[in-house]
Amino acid sequence: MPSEADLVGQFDVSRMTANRALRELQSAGIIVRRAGSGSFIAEPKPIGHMIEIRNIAEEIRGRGHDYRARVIQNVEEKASAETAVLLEVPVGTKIFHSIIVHHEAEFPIQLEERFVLASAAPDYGTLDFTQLTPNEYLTRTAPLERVEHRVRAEMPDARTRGMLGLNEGEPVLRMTRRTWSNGRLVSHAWLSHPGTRFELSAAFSVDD
Amino acid sequence: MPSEADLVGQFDVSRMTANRALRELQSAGIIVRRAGSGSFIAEPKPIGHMIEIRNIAEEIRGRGHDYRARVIQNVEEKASAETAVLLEVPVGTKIFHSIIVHHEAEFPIQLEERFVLASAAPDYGTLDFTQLTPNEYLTRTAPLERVEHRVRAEMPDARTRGMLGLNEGEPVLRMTRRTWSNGRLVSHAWLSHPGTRFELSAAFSVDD
DNA sequence: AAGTGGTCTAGACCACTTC
DNA sequence: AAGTGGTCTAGACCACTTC
Repeated sequence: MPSEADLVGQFDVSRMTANRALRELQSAGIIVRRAGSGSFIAEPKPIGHMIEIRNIAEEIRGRGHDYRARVIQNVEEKASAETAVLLEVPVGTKIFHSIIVHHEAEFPIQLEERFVLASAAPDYGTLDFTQLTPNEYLTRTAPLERVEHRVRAEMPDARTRGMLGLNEGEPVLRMTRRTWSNGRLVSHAWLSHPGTRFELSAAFSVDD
Repeated sequence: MPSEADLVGQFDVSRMTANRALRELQSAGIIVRRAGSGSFIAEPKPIGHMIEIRNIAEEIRGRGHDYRARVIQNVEEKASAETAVLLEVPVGTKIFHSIIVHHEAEFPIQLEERFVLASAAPDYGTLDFTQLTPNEYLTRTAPLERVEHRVRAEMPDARTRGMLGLNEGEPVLRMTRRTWSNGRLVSHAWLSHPGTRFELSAAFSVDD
């Protein structure tokens, strides 16, 4: 970033004004300032709370376990009557439809079925999701604007039970996760977890 | 609050310094400033997000439905080996143990089993929880400092299934909610919901 | 030695609120 | 008319980093 002195020269303002501008960018978490060194673009900030669960790969590795993804499919489709509703687009809109099973060590921990607006992420269909999660990719490609989560307990259907290696009668914690970018709903995902092997958690402090 | 000019006189600083101090209090949400009028202590801020689900009674009424609570028990106990672990206290510590079923219209929507540190809420045992939820009471009595949630999908035991009026094979969404006040863990609650009749939701925007 | 942010000062003009 | 916050200026001294 330009230094305070640079800004003074460039915009013909006093140093206090430049200082205040940079100080406010800092307090907004957009830049980092180091005395004696300079001002720099900040590392992207975590969005916080429940969203920390977004990157399943990092979460698993953070627990010291191997992470592995099995890509069941990643295809381009035209939105059907059902999927058009999910993404709030007209029937026939180009979308990607991926199904991935995420593993912690040898255990399936999340079944991810995701619908993505193709115009918002044109190369989604060509990606190798064993190397990077859809969420990581989307976070980079489409600046995250809004996220919505819904969570419920369900009995899995036979396909889900098979892919997650569940016993008969074992429930799943199913999260529906929708993300918006540039004013558009760009992704709708169902994330199903074995109820007994997975917990969502969130903690917050009142900081005043 | 003192005005900028007051602070200049009182602390022998320049106006810019007083201005910065008040501006920072404002951006921290502690005061509100009105040009031409003055600076004032801010209204307490909402804690936000997932915490909005805390008051089940208001949530149900907000949906236009009747709210009703059935108090199964509310007794004083000495912490057993099991409950002592939950509240992180020595065995034998005085605690309250309440069980309440919350209803939306005629349907049970939440089974709340709660353990409360008696020394933090001495009159908990005498309260009428058909009129006010434990959470409302605790929020008023013990200033909330930290909250932790964990959520999982489970198959209910027979007692839970009975109290929630569930069919065989129907899972529950069980939240474990712990709250801290004045540096102590004061409450441990299990909140069980019919998986098919209840969804947790949380949305957040990136606001920059 | 030159550059950086951290902090503070003493002054100014302004639109607005309050009485 | 007096008081309030909003904003800006031109200058200063400092500890620290960078080279």
